[in-house]
Amino acid sequence: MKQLEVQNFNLKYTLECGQFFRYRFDSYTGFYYVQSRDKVFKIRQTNDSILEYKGATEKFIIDLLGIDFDYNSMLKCVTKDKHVRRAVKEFNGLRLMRQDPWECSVSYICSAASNIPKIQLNLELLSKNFGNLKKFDGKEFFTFPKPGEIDCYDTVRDCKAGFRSKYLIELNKKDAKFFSGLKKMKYLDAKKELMTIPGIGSKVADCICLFSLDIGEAFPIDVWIRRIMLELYFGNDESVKDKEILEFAWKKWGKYAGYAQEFLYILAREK
DNA sequence: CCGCAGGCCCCAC
DNA sequence: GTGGGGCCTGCG
Repeated sequence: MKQLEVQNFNLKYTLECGQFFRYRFDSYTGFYYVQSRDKVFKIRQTNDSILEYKGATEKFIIDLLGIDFDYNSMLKCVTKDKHVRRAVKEFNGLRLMRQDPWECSVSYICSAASNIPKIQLNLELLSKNFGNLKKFDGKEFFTFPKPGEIDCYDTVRDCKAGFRSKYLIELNKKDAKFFSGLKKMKYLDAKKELMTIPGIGSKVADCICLFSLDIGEAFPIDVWIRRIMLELYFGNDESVKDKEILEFAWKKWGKYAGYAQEFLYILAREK
């Protein structure tokens, strides 16, 4: 077992806030089994500053969990707002992860009109059907398929993807180059490019930008965020358009809008 | 007067 | 959530 010292990091908030789906918690040992790409490792937080892990390199974990992100600069910006400050007080240590863009795109296409347990099921079934068996710590896991490998419509249907199946088949036609290319693009270019794919609209594109492309100004607006933004900043005026909310967020939080979004999101969800 | 871009609503998927 | 059809508006 290896150890890693951290500050301003909370494993539970980071894994369970809704940005990421491929983890299972073992309540007996307190370990989370985390999967990304073809990797699987286990990790737990023993106190505020210590992570114990096995199965991956320190570098991989630091990158995936966003541990090397300059958290204090972000906090300095977003806590100027009293509502975000309140959320930070309660959920300090929540980090944005750096997921694989392809895997993240599959996840968020599955997220349309769905819920977390269902998305987790979809991803597990896709891995089981198109990925490879991988044993770790005496348990069975399946690696995530690569672009091009989710290539059978009927099988995708069997993964309970429903009407999203045809979108996944279309997404699967993009190659690894496409996804690495996205990482080099500016926010609006990446978002526009993503939105050419069927099944990816404004919200899903922003999720992919924020959770896998290191684009901090992305601000995904779902019903929860819309509701709390209207309540906190627009006097509950239902006529306000999402575009207006977006511009407000960019003006207020700039490149940290995505972090502000995450904090407001958990605030909205806990009510 | 007509044709089309753009916004909005609605509902199947 | 997204896409696409229907419908209305504004402008050339």
